[in-house]
Amino acid sequence: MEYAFNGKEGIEQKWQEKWKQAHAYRVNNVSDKPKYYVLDMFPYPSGAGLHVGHPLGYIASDIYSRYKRLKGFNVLHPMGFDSFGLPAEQYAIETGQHPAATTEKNIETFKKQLDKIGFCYDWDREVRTSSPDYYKWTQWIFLQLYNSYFCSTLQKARPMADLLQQYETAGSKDFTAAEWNAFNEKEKSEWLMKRRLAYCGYGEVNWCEALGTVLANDEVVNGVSERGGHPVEKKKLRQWYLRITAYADRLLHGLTTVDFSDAMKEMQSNWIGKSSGAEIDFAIKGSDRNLRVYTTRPDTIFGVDFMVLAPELDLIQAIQSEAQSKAVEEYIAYVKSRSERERMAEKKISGCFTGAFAIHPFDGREIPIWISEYVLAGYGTGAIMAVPCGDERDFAFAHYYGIPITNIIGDFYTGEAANATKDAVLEKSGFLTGLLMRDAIEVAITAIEEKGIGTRKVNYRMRDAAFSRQRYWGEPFPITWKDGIASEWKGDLPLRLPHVDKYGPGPDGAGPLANIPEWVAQELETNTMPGYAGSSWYFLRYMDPHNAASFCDRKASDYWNQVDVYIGGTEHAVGHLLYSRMWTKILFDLGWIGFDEPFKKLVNQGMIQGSSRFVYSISTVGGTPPNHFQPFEFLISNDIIQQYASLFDKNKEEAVEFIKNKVNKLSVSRSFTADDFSSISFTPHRVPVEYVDGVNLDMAALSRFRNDYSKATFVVEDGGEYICGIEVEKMSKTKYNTVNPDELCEKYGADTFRMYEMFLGPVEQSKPWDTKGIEGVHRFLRKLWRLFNNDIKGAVWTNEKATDAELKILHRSIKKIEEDTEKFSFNTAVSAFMICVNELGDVKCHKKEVLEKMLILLAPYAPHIAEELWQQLGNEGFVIDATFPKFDASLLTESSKEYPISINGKVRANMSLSLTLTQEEVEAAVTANETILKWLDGNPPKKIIYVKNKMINVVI
RNA sequence: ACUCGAGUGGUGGAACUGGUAGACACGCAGGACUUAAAAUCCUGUUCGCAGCAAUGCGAGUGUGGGUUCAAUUCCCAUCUCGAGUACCA
Repeated sequence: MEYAFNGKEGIEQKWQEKWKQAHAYRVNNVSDKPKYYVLDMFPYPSGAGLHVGHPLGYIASDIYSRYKRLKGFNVLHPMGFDSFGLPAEQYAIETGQHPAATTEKNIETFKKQLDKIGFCYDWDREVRTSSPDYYKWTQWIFLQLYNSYFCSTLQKARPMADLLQQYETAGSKDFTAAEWNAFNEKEKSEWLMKRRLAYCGYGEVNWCEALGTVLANDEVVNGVSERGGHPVEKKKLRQWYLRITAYADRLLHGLTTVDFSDAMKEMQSNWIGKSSGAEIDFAIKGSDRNLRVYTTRPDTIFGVDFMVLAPELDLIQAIQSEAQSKAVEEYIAYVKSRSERERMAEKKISGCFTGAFAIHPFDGREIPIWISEYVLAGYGTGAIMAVPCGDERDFAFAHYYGIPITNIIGDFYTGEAANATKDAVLEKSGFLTGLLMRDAIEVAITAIEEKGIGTRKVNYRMRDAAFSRQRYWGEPFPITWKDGIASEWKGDLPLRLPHVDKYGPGPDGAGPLANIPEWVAQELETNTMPGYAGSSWYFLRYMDPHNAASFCDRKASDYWNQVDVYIGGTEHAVGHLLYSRMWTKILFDLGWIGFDEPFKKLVNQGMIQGSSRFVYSISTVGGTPPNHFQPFEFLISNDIIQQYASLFDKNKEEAVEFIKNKVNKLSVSRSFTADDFSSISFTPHRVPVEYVDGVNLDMAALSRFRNDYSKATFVVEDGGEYICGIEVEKMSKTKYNTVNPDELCEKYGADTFRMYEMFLGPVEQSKPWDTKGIEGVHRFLRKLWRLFNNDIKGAVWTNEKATDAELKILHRSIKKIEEDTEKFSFNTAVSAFMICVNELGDVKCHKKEVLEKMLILLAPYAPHIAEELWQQLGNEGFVIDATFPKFDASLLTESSKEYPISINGKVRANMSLSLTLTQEEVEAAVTANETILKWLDGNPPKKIIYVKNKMINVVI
């Protein structure tokens, strides 16, 4: 019998169907086994389908889930779709198809592709964020946030009702109870809005004109939108926000309780950006207003040489001098004229003196007040005290405008550049003189507080998250507006997204829902929620996916508890992961769930990049050179002859020489002259990777691919081959570098594909895809198959008793594979399988006793072949319900071993010694050995180092 | 610019807590079987030098130093690549 993995008769399809029919992967919420929750980051179902990069993490999690199940756990391993979001709507606008329809279609494609790889998902638990049964609860959770506030004394969320009661009976720091009760509805609603965890307010938002919506900070990269790369500008708009800043400290602290990579923790804590320091008030000369600045270095207060305000501050108008008012006005106008992108692209020093002076609180110096765009209005107080000797930016500014610099750190400051050290002893610093800077910080804050001119202050870089989108394809807010007062929608959830035929924006920057008369008539909120709303809690819904009475029954969430392993890419480091951590904390605070960190352990799989292949067209007539491609300078051809030269690894000179030697030998429509070569150039063109074997182009196939290649002449290497250029870049259809998993599954089988993806290298590592090595893994599976079956003779496995040697091979593999799987080192585990099968093949071991255990080890990695052979051995039930074999250490012990003996690290001989020796016994044996003593020339050894089970080194 | 992470054969990558670097696989070369091909199997494969040969000698984990009997692993400096942040006071 042959290893027939594919096709209708193939074992892979056969078992996939049987598993499905038998509901082999159904998971029950009631079990006497310990639970284990393995989660993938669910995909956004894009129209492009899967490429080989997507399944990497899914394969890893599938292997781990199956492994845990074999180890006796009740494993939850679900899958679903993040099906609300911008791209579906953009696609709808472009093609006129309804996003509901395209999303549905895309999901079907995704599921079909995923099923081919043989994952053990419990599809009965599938969730889709765009389904009303699901977003009903997204809306419900939103209302929980809307109806809660963050209590700063308890550091947790509490119902708004508690706050209201407090206001009514005791008032607050802003008003008395009596004042509160006298407020009208609108005033009350505004005060309450200031505390809600999901609140509506005016603020500067990232507005993307091309997409017609606002974006959260993490959706903006380098001043352009993450999706589509459209420019983003700041705009003041009414928006919904999540008060994530209230949770900053807990999000930071929570990081110490979870098992995330250090890099991930650092990314999150950098994003939160906690800094502690002080806010200090400076009096302003001739004004009754104060200037409040924020600094993390109050120890440098005697080094202040000027103050800088963000140009947006209102205070400027109040303090500027008559003489400077025109200059100030012009500068502010200039700043306003600059877009966010320009500001980022060219960071040049600019600013303007206001004519006003602040008074130093300790030495009474007059300090000039400047404005400059390098100070951000949104952070701290929007004003800083500038200490040029200690801060680079302040130094550059002072240098540029010729402001005199005070040195308070002695030799640490050279006059050439600022020095941000904390290790200097302060000079010329009044009562701080003589103190070490890091100690002076506390002393300064105390003095400031005692003097009543400032307070200790903690700041965060993180802003509240913009939570509304002016788009159609998202969850509607269950909120109505009347006379500018927001209130909860009175109907039963879900508030369904109405069907529309057009997705154009509504009036005045409102979303498409504003175009629907029935919607507007009900005074419903016309914004929708952002893509991350549904994905912030989906891991909870999997636990209890069909519950119509609750987002997730407390019993279910208590049972499944935290996600034990969460697998996904790093791209969600500061978005999704922070939001879902926040939502979990709120649901925990309100008592709906019993844990406040959603993910116990996070594994970040690397990205699989595409490896694009290039051909180069030759042109001898000038044009405009695109400058993005190295190492040649390319000109666009307007020559009619299409010639493509093999230029891999050649530099420009070599390439020209190559063409010179080759081109005139070809029968082309005209020959080249020396003149042509002076202006020769090459233009790269991506060609589909499937037409290239390694770097070798299949020229015939490419000629059939597109019309312009059919007339092409290929300038080839001496051997007749065309060598393509290579560049590693993102895998994408438009770059012709995608590799489809379906085709690989068809050609080699899902098992080969799964193992090969793992064999490529550590899951965490990013790497370009290369199909070349897949044969090796495939060969391994066929070798394994032949241990059971012979192509001609049929079954060859026997019931004979295994020898010690055979058991040793098996148990060494059990140990290695168990260890590797446990620590997600799947690539080395695959190697261990290969070694094991090679060794069993070498000793011609066909014994059931050994092979059966092998199959269980293999089942997580290559479930189809394992299942087939498992049944061939006559087993009842699926291999996934087997028990992971127990490693028997006693089988691996040896009574004695040849040890290399070295002197000062240099190996001299081997010596046979018992394995159970202790350090002392080894020393005795070595010093008693005459040969060794001879080497030592009678000198006693200084030290004898015995590295367990490896070697013995004698140091002299 | 700052903060992390990584640099190992022709290639992907192994190497426990410092302990015989290059496992496993690809590729390549040679061979067996075959009329032939495919498939399969065997041998070799870090580099240099010497030898008919088994083998021996030397170098070798980006570069330059250091600690150690012993360094891919630890320390210092430096270069290159990747990721994140980007005026956060």
